[in-house]
This record gives sequence, structure tokens and C-alpha cells, in this order.
Amino acid sequence: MPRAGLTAAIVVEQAERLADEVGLGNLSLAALAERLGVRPPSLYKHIASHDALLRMLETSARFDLAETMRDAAVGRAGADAVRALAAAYRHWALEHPGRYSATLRAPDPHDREAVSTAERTVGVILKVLADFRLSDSQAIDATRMLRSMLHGFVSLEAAGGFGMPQDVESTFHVMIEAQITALEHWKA
Amino acid sequence: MPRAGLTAAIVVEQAERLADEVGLGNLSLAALAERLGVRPPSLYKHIASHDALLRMLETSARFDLAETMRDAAVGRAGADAVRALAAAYRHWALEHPGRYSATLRAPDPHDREAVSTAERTVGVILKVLADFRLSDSQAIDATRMLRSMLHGFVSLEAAGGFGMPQDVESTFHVMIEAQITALEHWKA
DNA sequence: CATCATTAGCTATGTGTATTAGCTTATTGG
DNA sequence: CCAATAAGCTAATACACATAGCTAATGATG
Repeated sequence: MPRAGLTAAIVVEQAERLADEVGLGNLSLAALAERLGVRPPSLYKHIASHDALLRMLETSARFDLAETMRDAAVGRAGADAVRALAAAYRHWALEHPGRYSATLRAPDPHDREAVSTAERTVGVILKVLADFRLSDSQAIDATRMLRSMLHGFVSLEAAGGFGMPQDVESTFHVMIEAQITALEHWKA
Repeated sequence: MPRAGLTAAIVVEQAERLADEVGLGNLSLAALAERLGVRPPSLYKHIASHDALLRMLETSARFDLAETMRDAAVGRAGADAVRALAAAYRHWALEHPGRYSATLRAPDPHDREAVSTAERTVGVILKVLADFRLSDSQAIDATRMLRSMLHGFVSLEAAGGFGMPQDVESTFHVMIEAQITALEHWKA
């Protein structure tokens, strides 16, 4: 029996592709094994369990998304940085629907790497909001608002939740401008 | 063998309770059958399939949530109506986590009732926004914004996505006020 | 180059899930 | 009171994740 030459990295990478193709909910070890040319039990030589695989996807996806946002915002400031970050977030999520779904699971509080990666996302947004001269607690509120907005919009869009025919792209832009207005007129 | 006296309505109702207790992802027909004092195959006398059950939960939950929002907003106008609607949305979602999860699935475009119930939610929000004197297309954008915000916040909150210890309740209020500000200064 | 420890991948098996087929019997309408 | 309907059952299929234990390919070492 010739070896397939798998490594944990290869398994995870193909799992990510498969998840983006068929949806995270349809990512079965059976399908993954078939894609890798291997029998399902063999995967356990590289991953601990189906759930552990999902947790790896989760952390990896969060990391990539945070990097993407950071790259988009670098060299920009204030409203411009917010626009770039928002566009990058939406674009990444639509390009990687399976991996994006993975980021929706709550990070395991016992997994230090998972938690720190989750905080990295918040850190990127916080940095972009620094130009708006908010207090610490205001900045946290504003970060939560922006995350809620982005996550809510993208997941509704991905789920086909916007039934009406009106242009979704344009709504996104208008909405981000509205958030910038809100940031500039922050009250509480 | 004495009969359990089930009906489709009873099965769905208990499925809703079970989903709220154990999470939508853990709603198995085996667990539901046990709760109803019946063997799993017997459920098929009342529901077509596991997926069909989920779709019934989906429509029922969307309907209830829309009614809850409508009730909260009745007799109020403008910013006040938005505040009441937002609070009702969040409260319902936190009280019914399993049923709320069910509303996240995209409605089957072929199921007329599912689609019309989904539109009902949009209709309630649109009506509340009528006081803000927006054009038709502006109102649709604003509705999408509010839905995104509410859905994003609630699902992040329910998933434990807000890691920081800062008060989540207070963030929600501040955020809604920010949205009202944005509605009052609508530009595009 | 030969040997040996390591380990990738296998088969076989167990448990859990949804689902269908076909039987039995409780219930209800005539 | 009897017959039609249908509720609930057992048995069986198909597929998922997961573990145990075997075999053989690999890589390190003498």
C-alpha cells in the first residue's frame, strides 16, 4: 500500500477548500478522506477528531480574516480605514464561505491560541477606530458595533437573507457610511 | 400498546422546547422521540423528515419573532419604536436560542409560506422606519442595516463572541442610539 | 548497506444518527 | 358492532464519527 504522504497541514488545508466548496455543515471526514485518496480512519493519524478539525479551521480562518483586514487598513486612517476594513471583511467572507462559517463558533476558552486569535480580530478593529478619538470604553462599544454590523450583514447576505432585488452592494456602502457618521457623532 | 396521542403540532412544539434547551444542532429525532415517550420511527407519522422539522421550526420562529417585534413597537413612533423593537428582538433571541438559530437558515425559495413569513419580518422593520422620512430605497437600505446590526449583535452575543468583560447590555443600548443617530442623519 | 523503531494507512468493528418497510392494534365513522 | 384509518411498533438499511489492532513503508542508526 503506497503512502499518500499526508501531514496535518495538508489535511487542514484540503478541509478548508472542501468546506468552502460544499459548506462547513457538509464537511465530513468521509468526503475529506476521499479527496485525499485515503480511508476515513487514516485521518485520525493527523487530526484528533472531527471537532478538533473544525477548531483548527476556526482558528486558522480567524487568523486569515484578521490579517486580511489589517492589510486592507494599513496606510489608511479614520473613515478611509473603516471603509477599507469593511470591504475586506465582506470580500473575504464571500470568498471563503465555509471558513467564514467556522469563525462563528465561539472559541474554546481553554485553548489559548484560539482565544488570542479571536482577540487579534478585535485588536485590528480597535486600532482602526483609534483615529476617532473615543474613550477606551467607547472604543470597545464601537468595535462591537462594527463587528455586529459586518458579521450580521455578511451572514444574512451569504444565507440569501436579503430577499428584495435591490442592489446589495450599494446597501453595504450606504450602511458603512452610516456607521462612519455614527462614529463621528458618537454620544454615549 | 397504549397510544401517545401525538399530533404534528405537539411534535413541533416539543421540538422547539428541546432545541432551546440543548441547541438546534443537538436536536436529534432520537432525543425528541424519547421526550415524547415514543420510538424514533413513530415521529414520521407526524413529520416528513428531520429537515422538514427544522423548516417548520424556522418558519414558526420567524413568525413569532416578527409578532414580538410588532407588539413591542405598536403605539410607539420614531426613535422610541426603534428602541422597543431592538430590545424585543434581542430579548426574544436570548430567550429562545434554539429557535433563533432556526431563523438563520435561508428560507426555501419554493416554500411560499416560508418566504412570506421572512418578508413579514422585513415589513415590521420597514413600518417602524416610516417615521424617519426616507425614500423607498433609503428605507430598504436602513432596514437591512438594522437587521444586520441586530442579527450580528445577537448571534455574536449568543456565541459568546464578546470576550471582553465590559457590559454587553450597555453596549447594546449605546449601539442602538448610534443607529438612531445614523437614521436621523441619513445621507445617501 | 542492513537492521530496527516509528508510524501512515489499512480492515474490522462499535455506536450513533436518519430513514423505510411492513406489521399490529388502537381508534373512530358508519 | 364492524370495518377503515392511522398511530406506533420492530426490523433493517445506509451513513456518520470513532477506536483497536494489524501491516508495511519510511527513516534513523550501526
